[in-house]
Amino acid sequence: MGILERRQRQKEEVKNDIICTAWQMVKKEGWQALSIRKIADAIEYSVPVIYDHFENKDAILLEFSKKGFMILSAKIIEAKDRYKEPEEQIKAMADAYWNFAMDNKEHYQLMFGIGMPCCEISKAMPEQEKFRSLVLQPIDDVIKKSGRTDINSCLKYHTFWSVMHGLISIKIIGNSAIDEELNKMVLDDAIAGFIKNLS
Amino acid sequence: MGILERRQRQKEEVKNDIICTAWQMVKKEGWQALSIRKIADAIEYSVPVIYDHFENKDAILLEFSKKGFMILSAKIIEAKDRYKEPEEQIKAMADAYWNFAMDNKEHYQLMFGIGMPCCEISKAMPEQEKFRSLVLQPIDDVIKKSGRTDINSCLKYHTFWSVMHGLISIKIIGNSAIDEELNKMVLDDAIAGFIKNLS
DNA sequence: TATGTTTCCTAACAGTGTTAGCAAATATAG
DNA sequence: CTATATTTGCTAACACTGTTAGGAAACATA
Repeated sequence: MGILERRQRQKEEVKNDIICTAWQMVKKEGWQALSIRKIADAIEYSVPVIYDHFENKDAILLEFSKKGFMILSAKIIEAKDRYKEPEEQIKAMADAYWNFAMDNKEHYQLMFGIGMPCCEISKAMPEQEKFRSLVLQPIDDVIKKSGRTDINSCLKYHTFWSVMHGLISIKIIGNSAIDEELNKMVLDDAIAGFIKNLS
Repeated sequence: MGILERRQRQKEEVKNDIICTAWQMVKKEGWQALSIRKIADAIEYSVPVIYDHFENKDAILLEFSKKGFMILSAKIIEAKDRYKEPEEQIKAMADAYWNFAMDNKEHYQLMFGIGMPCCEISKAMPEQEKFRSLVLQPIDDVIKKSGRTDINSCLKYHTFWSVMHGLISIKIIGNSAIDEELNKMVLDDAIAGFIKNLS
């Protein structure tokens, strides 16, 4: 008798409804605006029904995080398969990663836990120009020293910052999922490579 | 008459008390656990008093964010001033940045809006090994191709990811404080440099 | 001593995640 | 077809959250 199966189907329909509604909210107002009650209102069920499908609110957000990684994986595979030479593959994968992040900002934020209510970086960073020039100057020096004119120091400043921030935030988020020692080695390697590429 | 000045002093003492208490909470339980009521309880004042000193909760967190940037600036200047050669300066600045982040995780999280309740990256990333090997393989290929044996592909995998994530998250957080075009150029530059350093 | 200010609290508003307990609808067994 | 058991989905509450209106008490000034 297919009664149980129909019930199962209906139940999953509700779950799907929850996910869709929640996703619309996240897309429209950001992950901070997601609320169980608002979801319940939208799907026209009472609040506790949500908890029949998800253990808690975080579980819903985790769902999106997971989906994000799946989409990203797919995009990267797709990009890689378009090329044969590994150099091209790396470049294509990087582009795919970038495009994924730009096209799926909400996913990306959930995946990597980015974006607090308070902090727009520009508001928090005092004397932005001073900070910038501080880091920029030695970069500029190395470039000048090498006599090269095709290297943009402004570009390199951002590269520097990105490498630093990327490694650190992945370490902080990942909560030592990755070897402690390795992280410092990655930094040293990245900075060494960075300096090398300046001349 | 120093009455007004004493009052001013006392008022700033309370403000200082708020900051100190709030900071202890952030350090002990993370920025998500900070609550106006808990601060009020701790400083033995009623809730609205907090709002005589800060416009809202975010303003308190912003305070820490700002302080974080000040500490970071100081550390970077200090590191830079220890060396004369720009290459050494860059290396020292990178180390200082890294150490700052490790020693001040709470500050760093506030500064760059990292760390949501839900997402520990390891829980969200499905089939971690598959994802890893996907990116690792072309990196390995380039290294093999070059015939070099002194390059650790595992290291390079993390470097790749860091560069990607760093650039993207700064762009997302910074909310286009930085030129739109520039970001893609930085990525291209960083990836080109990355590939170059593999052989 | 009376007036005006500042300080500070109570209490509320409007929301949040989460759960206990109960009523109604449904499916199964006699 | 009725009686029992199960699932389903609700109301209402608990314990929080940020934020603010309004009033009472403490204070300094005239």
